[in-house]
Amino acid sequence: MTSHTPPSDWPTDERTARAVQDELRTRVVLDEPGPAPGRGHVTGVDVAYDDERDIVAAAVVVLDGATLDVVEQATAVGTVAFPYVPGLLAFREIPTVLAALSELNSDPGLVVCDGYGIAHPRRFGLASHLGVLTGLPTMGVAKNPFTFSYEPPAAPRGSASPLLAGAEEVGRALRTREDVKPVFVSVGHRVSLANACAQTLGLTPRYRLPESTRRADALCRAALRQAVGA
DNA sequence: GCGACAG
DNA sequence: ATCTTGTCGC
Repeated sequence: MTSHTPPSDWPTDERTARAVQDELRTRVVLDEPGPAPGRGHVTGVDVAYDDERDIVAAAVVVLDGATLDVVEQATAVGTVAFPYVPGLLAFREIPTVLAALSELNSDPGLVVCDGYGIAHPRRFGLASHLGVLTGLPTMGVAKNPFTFSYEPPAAPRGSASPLLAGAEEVGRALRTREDVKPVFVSVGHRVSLANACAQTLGLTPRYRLPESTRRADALCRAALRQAVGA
């Protein structure tokens, strides 16, 4: 695992963070289908916090897209760079995620984030932000509808319904397990919504959440425990 | 102005 | 996100 400190020019106030979003949001690429499901690599990303000590641990886990076996993984710990502000989550998580990604020797392939892509108040959530900064295809799979609305998808696995911001479809509520609460999929960067949903189904042969995020979640928690001592 | 709000 | 025991189910 590696340690790092946020870049000296990283935003520390909301005003600056919003200005950075406005500059980067124009670089999101939405006209590429992205990597096909079941092939290449898929990389899960997640972070865990210790608010007491202001510590954040990030984990990236590269999976074989066909077998879902772990190909490589890395972690990084650092100091929290930004407070939690809905709409500005990326500023809190990305520095440590980038540090972990830089430790990888493998091609990350498609990056799957725990949160949103363009389904965001300003259409520039965590996944899109990470995609623009790295150039990698990214998507988001969130556990909650955030500020958006949706009609419950039909009961069978694979059923979906639009995730709406007014009349605009910003993502999709996708049922990954029969009769279980759907996950909320959105495009991050260089991936289509249809492909993002197909990828999500390929990553959920057994549980509601993608294997990539389950793996990353377990790893960042372990890294945090080790960093703090427990 | 007030409340809601990914992780 | 995080604080947390037992418990129902595959």
